[in-house]
Amino acid sequence: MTTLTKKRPWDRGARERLLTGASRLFARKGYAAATVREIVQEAGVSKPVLYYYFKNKEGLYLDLMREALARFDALLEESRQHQGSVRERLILLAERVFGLFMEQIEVARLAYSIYFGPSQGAPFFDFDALHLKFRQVLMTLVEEGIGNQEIKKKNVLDITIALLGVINVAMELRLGHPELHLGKKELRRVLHLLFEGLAREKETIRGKKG
Amino acid sequence: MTTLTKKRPWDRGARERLLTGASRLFARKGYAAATVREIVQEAGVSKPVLYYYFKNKEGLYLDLMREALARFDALLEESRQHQGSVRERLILLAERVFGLFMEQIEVARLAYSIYFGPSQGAPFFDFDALHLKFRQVLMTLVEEGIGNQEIKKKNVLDITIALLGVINVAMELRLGHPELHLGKKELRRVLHLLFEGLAREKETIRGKKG
DNA sequence: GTCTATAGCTTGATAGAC
DNA sequence: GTCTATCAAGCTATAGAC
Repeated sequence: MTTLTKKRPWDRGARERLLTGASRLFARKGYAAATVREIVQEAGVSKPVLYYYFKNKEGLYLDLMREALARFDALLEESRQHQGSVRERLILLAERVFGLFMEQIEVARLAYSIYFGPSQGAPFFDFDALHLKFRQVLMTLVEEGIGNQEIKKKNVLDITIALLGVINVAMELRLGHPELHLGKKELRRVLHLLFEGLAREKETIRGKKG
Repeated sequence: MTTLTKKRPWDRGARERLLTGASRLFARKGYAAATVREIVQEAGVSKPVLYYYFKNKEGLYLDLMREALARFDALLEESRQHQGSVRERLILLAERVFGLFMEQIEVARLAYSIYFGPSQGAPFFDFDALHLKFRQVLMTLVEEGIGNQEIKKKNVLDITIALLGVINVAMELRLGHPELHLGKKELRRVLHLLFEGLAREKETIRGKKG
């Protein structure tokens, strides 16, 4: 019986260590530059163990991405049930996305660089579908806010893109500038700033300028 | 004379073709995954030609980055002499940066992915200094705008980050979504949106809403 | 300045023992 | 399931001819 319990198809020990070791190395050196040798060494296993749990280096990468981005997808689904004003829900969603990003920052860094940058020799992975879904969720909220009269009756896509920009910049600051952090609190503050606008409200009275 | 003119220390033909060929391949596959073989083939030269003009693969990469980012630096310097309101100068700067980005999108894609993502085995290049300088230029403009009363008296860094976010998202859309472009015109529109704010001004006078 | 040919590594992946 | 030992393929970089 003891040998049977060990026969789980998904051994948490070695497999899990390979995944975290790989994400650490992929995040530091990139997909192509991180060698199989380094990965197994980082995980504390030998090479054939990798080929036992995964088809090959590409399979390891794909499993890593699948499992990480499934959490992002779950977060988006879950967000549909949030309550409150549109502004509150937008900010909450942004915070959650940012929080998940921080939890898996290593996988996020790799995904980010492959999605926006070169493929690095990695096999195709459909990041776009999820990014699109995220944008769709944002856009639906914006549309609701316009119906609500919470949000100005402007181009929906422009508004969505502005929101996306603020969320993205919070993540990018983490990726590129360890010294200048935006925390959730600061992200919230910048989002409020976006809602309120940068300009002093003076021109509204001055008439036809804008 | 014909043979003498060819003896310039920097032959535009082969060297230039190597640079553009390399940037194309680096942008598509990444630094580590793009092999020297492919690069010389793309440039239509043989391997030793690369080692004649550059120290090695790393040297080619460094020269490529240096020459591209020098143009960005020149743009920032030049921007100090712009005239007009702060808002106009901010938008003009954003447009120019975006324009330069589009002109060199291949180098930009590689720089972007290495700066925010893994090193890909490439030698160190100080992207951070230039990014910081860009942020500094933005911040100085924001401070002037606050003094001007063009911009609200809020946290200067928050405002700078919001601006950076909108500029960045325009570039990211180009990198990740060939189908959903932001042109200069749309970027300008989103920046105005950021100045005006997303929220409806409930407390303003009804006369403006025509 | 540009070629052909190749040296000298490192890579991803596997065979076979246990 | 995990190891040691090993392989063929692909890599960067250079030597030497012209």
